[in-house]
Amino acid sequence: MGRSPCCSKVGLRRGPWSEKEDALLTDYINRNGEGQWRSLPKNAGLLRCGKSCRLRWMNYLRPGIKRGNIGEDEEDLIVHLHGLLGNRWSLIAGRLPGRTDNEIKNYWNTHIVKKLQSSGIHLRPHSGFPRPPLPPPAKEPPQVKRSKKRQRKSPPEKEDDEQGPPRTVVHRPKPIRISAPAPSLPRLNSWDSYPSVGSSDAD
DNA sequence: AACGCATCCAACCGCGGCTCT
DNA sequence: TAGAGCCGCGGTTGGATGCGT
Repeated sequence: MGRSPCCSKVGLRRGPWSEKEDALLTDYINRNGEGQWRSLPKNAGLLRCGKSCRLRWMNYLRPGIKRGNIGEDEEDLIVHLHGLLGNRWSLIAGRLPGRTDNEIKNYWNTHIVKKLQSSGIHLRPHSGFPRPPLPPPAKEPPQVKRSKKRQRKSPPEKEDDEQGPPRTVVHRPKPIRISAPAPSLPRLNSWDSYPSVGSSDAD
């Protein structure tokens, strides 16, 4: 079936996005809207594949994106939803306004898995979760307010002139973790969603 | 102060599903 | 109905940063 060979095309940039590329992509989408990812890079003047553009937009440039600072309430919600949906990160993300599937997936793999395991909760393989008929997603409309793009310590902006090696240096800022939970998210006993081996009332 | 290890996250890759012709 | 193409998703990887020795 239709595999998109776009990312394997030679001549396309890969690796970290520069400020200029972000600006091009944002400007283009603001003017023309999302979609047509395959033709978007060409129309926007980007030497990227459509997939890369889409990923960048969805995970970073899209208005309303929240970065880092996943609070306990959000974490509980993720755990709860994961218990219901399994590794349906996009569905989980759809119920967490401002969060992306990639971020949730990363957070799950780095933080929550450890926490669950240390609590004596054995995670089954993702496929082990039953897949219930998917409830209609909350359909968070993309907020219009522009989220400040993550500031890089040393933005790789000077690569405008395509001199770049395939994998350039990624400068990323330290994520700022705040403990203030999202105000509107109810506290859940999400850990109970998991079939516990010992005690499901971990915290 | 330097080195090595562990952690974390941005981005890539490949596949499946949906839509159009 | 079948084939082709695109989009979206989930898993994995690469590499920077932080921390401990």
